Amino acid sequence: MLDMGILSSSVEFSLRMASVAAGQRFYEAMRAFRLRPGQFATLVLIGANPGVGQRGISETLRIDKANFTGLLNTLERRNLVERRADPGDHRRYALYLTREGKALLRKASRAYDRLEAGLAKLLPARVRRDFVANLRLIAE
Amino acid sequence: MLDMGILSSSVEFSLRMASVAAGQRFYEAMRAFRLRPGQFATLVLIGANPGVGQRGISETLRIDKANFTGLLNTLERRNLVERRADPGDHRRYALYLTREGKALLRKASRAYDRLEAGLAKLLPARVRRDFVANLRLIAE
DNA sequence: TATTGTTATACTCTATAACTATA
DNA sequence: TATAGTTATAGAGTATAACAATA
Repeated sequence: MLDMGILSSSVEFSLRMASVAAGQRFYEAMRAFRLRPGQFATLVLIGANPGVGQRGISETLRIDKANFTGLLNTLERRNLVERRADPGDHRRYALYLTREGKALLRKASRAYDRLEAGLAKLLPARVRRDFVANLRLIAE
Repeated sequence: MLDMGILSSSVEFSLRMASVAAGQRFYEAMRAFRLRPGQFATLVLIGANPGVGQRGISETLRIDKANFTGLLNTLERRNLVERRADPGDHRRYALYLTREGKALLRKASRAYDRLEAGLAKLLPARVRRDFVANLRLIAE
């Protein structure tokens, strides 16, 4: 094993490594649904906020709006998401899950819950709740 | 604010968002040194383990060895790192920091310490130590 | 003027396979 | 046969700027 030097007690480095490890678990859990992290999060947010605009989601997920266009195109081509013209503001699209989108989200969410359970098992029981709260403090 | 649904209590999602936020702080702190996360971590590891091989570092950082070649080339072109032929094993390079590499690492490490202090300030004092330990449990 | 969303582009990161040379 | 490192390539993520349409 190498001497990790300054990295061994680093929040920034440990966050990055933990995020990579969790990301690998994500890809395994979601491979069956062909959903990447940003795509899954988008489905969750549209499902919980029907009619939301692209800006609302892209800012929440910190995805640049220019890059979010392509992400949504992919989901729309798969008939998971629908852009509807917003009658009250013609610059805006109101986003909705299609029936297939809802069905896929239901199944993917169950897989996601199992993924989360697997991650939680790595942590001492007494810190599980606070751990997420602390992560959110860093995420602003 | 949007309803985050299942994501609001998710370890995987919160890790990713926190890692993105910490990464942005990293880029600000390290812009002056033109070091990206993998490059800085590589300098730290070579500095703490002179003579280490590429495999040792790339596995520790979970960077594919194929991608690590280019990362090292960049550091070598900047005269920060030196590949020396290993007399005991001719397949292998032994890696060392150059004098410039050591000097840059010293300065960058101070900036990194400030970055870490800024992140630590976001966390309640009583959890700071355990927080990194918990991250390391997830990183395997 | 400001906002929503699109297009284009470039750069980085990651994943994979095939390769050389040495052990 | 296995290991250390290289080359080539493609996919995905991210950052920036310019743009059209609408408010």
